[in-house]
Amino acid sequence: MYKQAAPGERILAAADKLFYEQGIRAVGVDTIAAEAGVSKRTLYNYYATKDDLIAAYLTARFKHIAPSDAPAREQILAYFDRIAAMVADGSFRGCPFVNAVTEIGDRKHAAIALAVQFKEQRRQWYRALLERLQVKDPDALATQLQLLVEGVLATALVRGDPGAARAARAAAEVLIDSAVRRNTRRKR
Amino acid sequence: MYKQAAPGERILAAADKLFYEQGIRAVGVDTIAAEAGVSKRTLYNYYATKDDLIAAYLTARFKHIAPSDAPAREQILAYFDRIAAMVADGSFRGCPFVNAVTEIGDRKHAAIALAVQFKEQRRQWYRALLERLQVKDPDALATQLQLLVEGVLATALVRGDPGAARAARAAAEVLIDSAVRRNTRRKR
DNA sequence: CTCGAAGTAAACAGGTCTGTTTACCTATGG
DNA sequence: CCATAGGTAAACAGACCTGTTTACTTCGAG
Repeated sequence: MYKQAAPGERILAAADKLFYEQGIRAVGVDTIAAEAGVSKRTLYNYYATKDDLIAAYLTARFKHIAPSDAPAREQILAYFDRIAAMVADGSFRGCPFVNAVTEIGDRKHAAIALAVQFKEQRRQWYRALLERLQVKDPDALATQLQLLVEGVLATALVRGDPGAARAARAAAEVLIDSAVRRNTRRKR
Repeated sequence: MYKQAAPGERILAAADKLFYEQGIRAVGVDTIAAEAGVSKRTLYNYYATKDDLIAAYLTARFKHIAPSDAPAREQILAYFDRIAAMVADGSFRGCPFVNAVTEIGDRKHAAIALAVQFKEQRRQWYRALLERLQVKDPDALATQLQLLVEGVLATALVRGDPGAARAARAAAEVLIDSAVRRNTRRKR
């Protein structure tokens, strides 16, 4: 009863690879079907339209960060290191969600809502960790940390250089420490 | 001798509008020619290929920031306000250079080099101002401020909300002040 | 053994894309 | 006055896009 991965999964894997590497608009469904080793008819059996496939691609990319008991500050800074590693290995092509928003004109496309949700979900991850650190305004700082991450992703896409991630990590340290100190030292 | 703007300029203006609003891949040359009120033949007389037109579009967007004698800190923070205003007026669609890199697969396309140059030029603008502020490491801080800006542009593209620009401005203040203090107070 | 589900390959329909070509139309300077 | 530069409109070539259809194959369950 050996069987390679189900067609649906192979199609999704092929779409993920090609959409991410080359862009959503740059890749046609024929190419995806060929990459998946599947006929176009089968592809359309699993995904009624290309838009459905795009939505499935982003939904599959919508991962939560594994919760951890490590110190909050460490977790946040380690996230910058993870991004640095992603950039360093060469196949980095920016944030798939941001790229999708760039490539898709229609604001009503399901992909846009997914992108907004994804970014908010990440922001809440920072916020929860920052609350444990007792910083002054966890919500505002969460937004700021995410701006740094977003900046790294865009900059790395353009420059292809992981140095930005290190700079962002340093900036994050300053922002966090500043918010911690401001809260513990004085009360104003 | 009245004459509306020269065809070349009208074509470029139409390309700028359509490329920025809808994306480079989403807009065809027919649409641009129609928007410019020009025949396709004329368009191809001025720009031999669509890629040439894309390069011209980005070259025209490659503006320097007007130099000013205002205090350096103020100039930097005011830049965040300018971005907030751009986002607020609704027609904001992200950074044209980053968008071009996202949409163009080929790393050898002239647009990629333009994008890299543009980002570096902006970074140098920060660096020059930060040198006047005598901060500890102007180059590193310039990178960090630019990460914040880049983050705002990406976030505003996804969320369509200018709140990110305010958060970035606040973060920039913390980073700058921290770097100034660290330099003037102690020497370590 | 046979039926049906699920797959393949390949052609097709109808659009759109970039870029070229054809034939015609002005306007202006010498 | 008229040649010519520079414009228009429209068709065309050839490629590629999404999505459909047709005809054929494979395979496992009852």
